[in-house]
Amino acid sequence: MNAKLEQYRVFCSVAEQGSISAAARQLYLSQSAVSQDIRSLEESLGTRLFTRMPRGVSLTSDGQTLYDYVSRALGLLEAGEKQLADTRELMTGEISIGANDTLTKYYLLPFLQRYHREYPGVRIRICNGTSRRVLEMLETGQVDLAFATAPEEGHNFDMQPCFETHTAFVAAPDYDCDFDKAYSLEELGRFPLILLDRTASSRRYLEQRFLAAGLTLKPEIELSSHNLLIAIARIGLGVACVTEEMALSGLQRGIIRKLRTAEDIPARQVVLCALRSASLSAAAQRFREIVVGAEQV
Amino acid sequence: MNAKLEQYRVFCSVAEQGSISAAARQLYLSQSAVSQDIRSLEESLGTRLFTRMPRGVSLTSDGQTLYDYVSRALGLLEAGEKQLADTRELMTGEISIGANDTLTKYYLLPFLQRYHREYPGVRIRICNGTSRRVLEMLETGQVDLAFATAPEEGHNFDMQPCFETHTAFVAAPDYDCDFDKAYSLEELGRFPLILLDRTASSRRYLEQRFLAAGLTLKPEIELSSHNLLIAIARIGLGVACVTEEMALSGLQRGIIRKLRTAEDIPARQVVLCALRSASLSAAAQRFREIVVGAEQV
DNA sequence: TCGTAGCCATAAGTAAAACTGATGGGTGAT
DNA sequence: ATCACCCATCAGTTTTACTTATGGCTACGA
Repeated sequence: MNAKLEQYRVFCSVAEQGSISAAARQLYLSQSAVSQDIRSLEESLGTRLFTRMPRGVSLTSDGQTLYDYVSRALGLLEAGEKQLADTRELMTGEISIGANDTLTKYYLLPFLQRYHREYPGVRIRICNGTSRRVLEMLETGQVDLAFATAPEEGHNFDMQPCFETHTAFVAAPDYDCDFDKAYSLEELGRFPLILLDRTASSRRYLEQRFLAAGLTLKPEIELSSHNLLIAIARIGLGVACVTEEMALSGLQRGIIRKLRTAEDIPARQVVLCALRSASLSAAAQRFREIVVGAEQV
Repeated sequence: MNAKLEQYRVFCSVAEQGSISAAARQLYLSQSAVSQDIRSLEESLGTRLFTRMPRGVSLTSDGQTLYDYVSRALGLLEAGEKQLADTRELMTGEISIGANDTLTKYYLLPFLQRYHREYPGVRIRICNGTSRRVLEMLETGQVDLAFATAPEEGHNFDMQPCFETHTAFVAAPDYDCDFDKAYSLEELGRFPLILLDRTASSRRYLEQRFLAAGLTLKPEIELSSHNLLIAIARIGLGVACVTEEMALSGLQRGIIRKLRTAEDIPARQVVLCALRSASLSAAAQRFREIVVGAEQV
């Protein structure tokens, strides 16, 4: 019982060829080796598997029984190996990416499109959530990659800078303010502010900046979507604090306008995080290459 | 690609144990060996199968994919080995026996009954046919064992003598003949003879005997079943040539009576034939043992 | 009829693994 | 901090798988 698995491969070949010599040629082994393998297999199974004929060998009924099992088993193993190969060559597989809605829409979309066009066999799963939530998902293995604004405390993530985001204050072009004046943070704080809610990392970042300047932040309106910030600012309800890169289209079309700021608000890094580069799936690795490659051009 | 099959067994154990050390203990190998096996497997498949954790290892998604295949494959192999073991222990399997109707009824039946009682898991197939036909079936592998009257030309069968059959001439007790007289073949030939048809080996044997004595055989009635020989003789239609052993019950009950013969008609051997003893299935071997053992007592 | 060519089995020697034992690094638990 | 447990690595040895060579056998063709 419990034969050497390696011998099953030989067994199958012999059964299919109907000849020990032929199997040996197919396996690039000596006839002797195959003969010994079969004998050893027969001994360990305690039964004759082939009847030796002058013109080759043929399966006994025990051999036939065994072959029915073994050929299926080897088929399964081959299929498994093939699937791994396909996965490695991105013919199949899956990649799950965590990012917040805004990043997905304004930054990730073209990459997703391009990736899908190049590797249509790979299923893409997007998990939306705040930066914090997305990093949690990365830690628990729910996503392969996560886009987030760089966390201060150096998590043991593998981080790859992608691009910078700039904080900007915008208002409707006819809003009652001086677009030529450089406002201080304190002055900005006096406007009716339209902000993202407290779960958003950009909101928390802003509060940090204000706190550092000895100010507190009292928003007029709190929203959960970056889209809405602009929509509300546009109809003149106040000054919205947005991520400039993601408001570009609104700014260019002139539906909102940027206020100048006296203090420089440092840019924030958006990074692509992985748990560990080494254990990334081929699909995830390739995705990261595409994103990073695009940034470095 | 095409990893060493042996390593799959190790892989499975590690996957199930979630630990290289634990797998090593289970497989009675050193931790080092298992570690190397896994590494080698990973290399030959070109992918990471486990993520190494401080408290053991866990499958990567590739590893999980592979495991799904491998565990099923190993299960199949195990099932195959188990079936062979069962067959060897006669828990399952099949045996096919060739014999003519008469032999089956008068000789084989008790063996079949006993065999089936001892090994109810083994299916028994009986193929009826003349001795000649049955030996053909043996040659082409349609039956494992065949009962036949010993063929003159030494086929390359493996033959085991079972018992002797004696040719006897019988008639109804009130038939118009002298039961005390020893008839010569020639005299017997003048009776209206009731014989089996020409395909039966006992008929051919009888013709040989007559031919050897320079006589020809002209049967009054030809039948295809030994049963009918007696039935017809019993109602006084003539003298039937039967196999004595198979007419015993009729003789003992006195419904037919045996004529004495002047010449001795040599007994004929019934033999149990196999293609080759070596390649007999366990089920067939056991059956032969039972039959031969019973004869030798 | 007799080689002859093909098949398989066996033996002995060699090349190639598989495996061990020791060692070191790393991470949680006590 | 120390210990206990895990995995990786290295070097050395045992084990095995494999090869070459040989012999027996059977069927086939000259």
